[in-house]
Amino acid sequence: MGPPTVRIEPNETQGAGKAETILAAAKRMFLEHGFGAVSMDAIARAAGVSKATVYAHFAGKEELFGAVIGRECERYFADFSAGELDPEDVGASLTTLGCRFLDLLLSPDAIALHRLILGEVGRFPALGEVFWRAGPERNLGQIEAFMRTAAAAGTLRIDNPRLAAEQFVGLLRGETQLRYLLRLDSGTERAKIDTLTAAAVATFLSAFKG
Amino acid sequence: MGPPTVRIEPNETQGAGKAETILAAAKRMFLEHGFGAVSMDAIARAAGVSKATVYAHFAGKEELFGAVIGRECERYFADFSAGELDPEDVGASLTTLGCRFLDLLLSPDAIALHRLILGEVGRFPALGEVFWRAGPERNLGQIEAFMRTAAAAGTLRIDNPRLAAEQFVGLLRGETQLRYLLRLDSGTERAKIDTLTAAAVATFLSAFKG
DNA sequence: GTCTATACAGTGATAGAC
DNA sequence: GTCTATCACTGTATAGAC
Repeated sequence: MGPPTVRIEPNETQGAGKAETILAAAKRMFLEHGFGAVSMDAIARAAGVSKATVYAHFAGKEELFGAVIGRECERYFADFSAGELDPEDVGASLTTLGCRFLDLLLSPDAIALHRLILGEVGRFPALGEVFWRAGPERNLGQIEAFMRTAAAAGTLRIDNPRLAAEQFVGLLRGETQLRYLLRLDSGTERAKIDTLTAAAVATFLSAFKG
Repeated sequence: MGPPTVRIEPNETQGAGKAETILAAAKRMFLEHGFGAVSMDAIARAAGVSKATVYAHFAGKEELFGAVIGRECERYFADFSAGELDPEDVGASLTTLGCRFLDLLLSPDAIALHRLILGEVGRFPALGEVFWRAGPERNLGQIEAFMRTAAAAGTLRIDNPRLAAEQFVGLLRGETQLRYLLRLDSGTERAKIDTLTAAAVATFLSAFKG
């Protein structure tokens, strides 16, 4: 009576549920303490399962780590939709893009993820490529696409849309992200994000307005 | 016959020499593999001394780590002298500042140091403050000072010198440093640095030229 | 698949001879 | 101060019962 090609596991709490629980616990631990400082024992305890169960689902600590990171990277820019941008109103569009970018970039999860990846990319070189493509590259592509349409519409004087996108991102970031990564600052209040974005947009428009 | 207040140790090869050797070995190991992945045993072996000797000079792994980082941070911007900048020729001055900044920022040592600090600042919060003051803050202050003099000379239209300095640094950095940190790019050839700097200077001047 | 119990390697740190 | 040898401890991984 069920669908012929797809089988629904009757007890998802026991099968995939455990793996899910382990992944969630591992994510929390890794993001909070880093790779080296977290033991498989601690992950098992945090997930409420035995150590042997963890090893039943993941071949080892490194594989578990990779699974967590890959997952987070995918989630990273999932909610970005470039629909509501207007090439005619570049100020509003850049402000929208900027606020969204900074809101994500400075979020506690993103900061923790950056710390984790940058700290471990020396030991796991593949991490860099995975993260770049899932996060920064995708974001840069969306901003570049807007630069291109604005240049075509004549509302911005841009020769190199890719470079312009990178410079806009640079203006937005400044040293702010570094201060967050170094734990010298925190918080994503709307007023702060708006101020940072406004300054970047003003300078960018002053340089590229047609 | 010697100076009355200062005593020179006769055998600096035995006393401070060993500590120096240990610090050098620890620096190399930490920068290459990170804090968690390096054991005191490995450091002792790399320095050519016994583990007990390491503990005779440094109370523990964390103290040794702190000593290495503090040392590198100090070395970081030691050679920066803001003497040869000319407020009348802002293009040349910004180019000089930009090249020097990128040359340091993208150097293998600086990249490795960034990875190390960002990866461990979660576990050693004091690291963030120490690094910020020794490196980025000092650099930012020098650039800000130039912005102020150029604004006073009327060669740049700048309201907020600090913000302008931070935006200039942001334009220089773009996503380049991130790609280096993620191991997607490397190398500090003069041509590359010059191109990156020229793009940043052009956009900055386009926005702030008086 | 899941658990308890355990083997094993490697870690940070120390004691005692020289 | 420096070394050799060793300590206690933790984390990885597996065996065997259920």
